[in-house]
Amino acid sequence: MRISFRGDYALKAILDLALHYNKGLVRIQEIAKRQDIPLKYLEQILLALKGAGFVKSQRGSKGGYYLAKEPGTIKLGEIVRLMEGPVAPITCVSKSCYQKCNEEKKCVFRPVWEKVRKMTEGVVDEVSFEDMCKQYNERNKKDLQMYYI
Amino acid sequence: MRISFRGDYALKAILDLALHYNKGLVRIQEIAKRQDIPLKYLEQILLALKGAGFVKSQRGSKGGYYLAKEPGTIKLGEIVRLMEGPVAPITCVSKSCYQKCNEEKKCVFRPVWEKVRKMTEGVVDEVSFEDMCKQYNERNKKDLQMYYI
DNA sequence: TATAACTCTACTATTATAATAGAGTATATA
DNA sequence: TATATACTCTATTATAATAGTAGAGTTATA
Repeated sequence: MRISFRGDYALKAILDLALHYNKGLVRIQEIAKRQDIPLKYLEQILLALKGAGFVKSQRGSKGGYYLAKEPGTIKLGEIVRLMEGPVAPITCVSKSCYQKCNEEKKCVFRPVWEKVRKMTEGVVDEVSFEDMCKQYNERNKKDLQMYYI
Repeated sequence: MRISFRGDYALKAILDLALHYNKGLVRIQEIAKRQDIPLKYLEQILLALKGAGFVKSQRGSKGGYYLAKEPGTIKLGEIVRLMEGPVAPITCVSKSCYQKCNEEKKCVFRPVWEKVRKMTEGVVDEVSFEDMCKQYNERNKKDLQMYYI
């Protein structure tokens, strides 16, 4: 698994929307500014996220984006798979994007990649955006405390 | 971590040489044929592996390649890093290829990538080519048994 | 000295990434 | 109803990585 800008931006955008969950619409501009993402690139990313059902939008004046599901129900792995492709290090051990290899039974590396895939999945499919929001809020709380001491 | 053809070929080439460890020189052609790798591409890969000290070679007639170290001392991770770059899913948590991110302290995803990196390292830096050879021989033994029953 | 085999550099085709650009569409509100 | 605002959609581009291919050069052995 490798996280490129595309995936990184998508995760940040979802996080931003998760932090505003049930607090109304968020404009692309705001997300772009807060998360430091090129506006026009973010547009495309949000359209992809919308197509996959993670976010919804309202057009026109006073429009914007909002999260389509509860933050607790969206796992990092889902966004990673959508934006970056399979979590597996090589397609011969991928569940979502499996490609057969003729030497599958003989290949001694396969069990190693399988292990890596399972461990990676164990991480990214467990962590939700609710967890990320909690983390975020906890850090901000700490920052605030430090600031007021 | 993502394994491309380059890395996959390199791992197979090292395995091939590990299986011939202390059994003389192996010609590029042989490796290419046995492991099904394009000859001229394999040449370049072997030169890279040679440059990094994993293999040695002898030129001229009767020449060939051989493993420079004991198979038990070469871990998969070393080859992966040489051919594919950092094992980390994103450079901000990479040890070998660290790139600073301005939002490092704030970033809530960082601990997740850190976890993935550590787990991946835990796998690829533990497994050696001696392990792979044992695996290989065990499978071949089984195949032979099945064949003779 | 001929041959076999490694060495080195250059070139190419294809694809992915990371954008940028601009015209089009929908909606709230004055 | 007009207008401003904000999402939508398609096209284009620059750069880099990947996966090779090609061929001339060098070295060791018989």
